[in-house]
Amino acid sequence: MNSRALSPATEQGEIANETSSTLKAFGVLEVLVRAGRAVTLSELMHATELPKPTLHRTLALFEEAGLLCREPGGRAYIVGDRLSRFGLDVLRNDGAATQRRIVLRRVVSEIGESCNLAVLHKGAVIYLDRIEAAWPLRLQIPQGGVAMSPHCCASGKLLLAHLSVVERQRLLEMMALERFTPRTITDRQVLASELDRIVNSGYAVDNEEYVLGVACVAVPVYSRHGEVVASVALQGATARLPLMRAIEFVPRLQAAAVDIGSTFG
Amino acid sequence: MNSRALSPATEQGEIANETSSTLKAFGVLEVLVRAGRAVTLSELMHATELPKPTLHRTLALFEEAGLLCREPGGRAYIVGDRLSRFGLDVLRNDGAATQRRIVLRRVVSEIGESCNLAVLHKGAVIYLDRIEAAWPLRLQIPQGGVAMSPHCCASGKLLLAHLSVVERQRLLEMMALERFTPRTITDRQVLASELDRIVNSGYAVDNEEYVLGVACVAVPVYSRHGEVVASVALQGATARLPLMRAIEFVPRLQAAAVDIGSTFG
DNA sequence: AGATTCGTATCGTTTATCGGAATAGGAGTC
DNA sequence: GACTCCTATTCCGATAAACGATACGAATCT
Repeated sequence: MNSRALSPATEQGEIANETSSTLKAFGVLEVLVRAGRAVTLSELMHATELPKPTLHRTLALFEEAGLLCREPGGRAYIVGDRLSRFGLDVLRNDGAATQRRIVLRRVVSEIGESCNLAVLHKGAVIYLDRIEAAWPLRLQIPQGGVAMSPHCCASGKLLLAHLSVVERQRLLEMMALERFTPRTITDRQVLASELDRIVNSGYAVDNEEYVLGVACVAVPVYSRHGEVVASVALQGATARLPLMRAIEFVPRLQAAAVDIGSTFG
Repeated sequence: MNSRALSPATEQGEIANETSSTLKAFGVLEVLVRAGRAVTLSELMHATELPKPTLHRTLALFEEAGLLCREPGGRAYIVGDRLSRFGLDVLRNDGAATQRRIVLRRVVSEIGESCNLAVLHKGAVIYLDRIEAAWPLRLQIPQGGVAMSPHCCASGKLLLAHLSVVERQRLLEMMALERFTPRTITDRQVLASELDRIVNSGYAVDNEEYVLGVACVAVPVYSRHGEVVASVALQGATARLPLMRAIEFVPRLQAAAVDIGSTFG
């Protein structure tokens, strides 16, 4: 076995004891997805305790459907395009999303500026939700699955900062640091130290790095297991809300982040 | 019906035509999750075109398993805790896919045309990932496990070209060389020599062989063991990017292919 | 109250699923 | 190269799970 063993979805033998083929298959997906890396047939055999042919059939089915695919050059299975999209849709639309929206809306009405909830998906910032303040001047931001580069917004930098060391390193090396304003960080060294600063201070800012006249402040959302899974950010026109005043709202954002964090697995 | 109608996961009747109960069930989940609100059984009936008892059984199964639950005070189904957690795990699972996507995205932003990453699976081209350039005129290509014939696209011909001699021969013989445009290669002899040319030159082109007005250039991605396991391709409207100019980007694509190759086991 | 729609239960039929066993494929060793 | 060991894939007959027409109950509308 390569590294650490996989853990089954629920308990030992749980998946194999399931009578429904559909639930067995779903259990396989759960194990695979929790692994966080490419997984071979025999690894899944140990984790699920399902017979070899059954697993093989199930995996072939999912591969055919585009839910899974094979690691090129290898035999191991990884998450496919369709499953990846499904995961995103779940997060956007589950019942908890309603609760999150309520929390967000409350913050917006208290602060009077737009807020958003974002995650990192395939190296890009995706907005799970977004509440606009009732101001005529608004920033139109790509919404609904449209990705945004992480290096130039508060949410993106915050989420980058809380990745594992290796993940962060890899992304930093490969990312294109496109310039949007004179203040956009386009130097990898500068960005790296900015990320360190973010981890220490507990929040990230965007000082007109994406659009001139717009500043943001972002704080982390922790899951129950203490991992950073999302970010809550406040964003406003500097004419109304200078960055310095926006930072004063950090405690309020953190309180909202706690509420939102409790809605994640 | 309450508000707007639901859209099925892929196309009309797609879910109902699926033979596997597992995939049918998954299709139901996809529809439900995309709805973004509580969904009733009869709404799902319309969206999925599945018989009522089948749906009822499927939903009851998922409810029992904790993947779905009922809207409090109503009968409509919403995402359950277990599915919600699953969605989060999918998002975290990114890993290698993230890096590949970043490399692709960077190329797209530099060149300004769409790029994709493809592999050959069971004699068909499967797109692992695909980044669209920000142009209004786009080619909508089947994604997520939907297969495409290799004889008429740059990625396909490139991957064919780098198969072992016997494999290539076998596929060439059994493949149907369907014609899509006047330029589609439909002659086995012509295709065979084209493949030889591709191996020698190190890249493949699609000169409007699948869609008129769209040209592609593809280069190989090598695994650590020196085998061609995938292809990176650039594809653009010839009105913007004539084939001759697209070929000038081959070195850039090759650089991206090296980066992507390093992410494969 | 009657009509209508929607959700749940029943049950004989069918067909996909199951998994042991045999086969093919690959990596490593000598 | 011949051998071994381990993993992935294919085969196939028995079985059980999925299927869906029909019927029934429950809720909502008029």
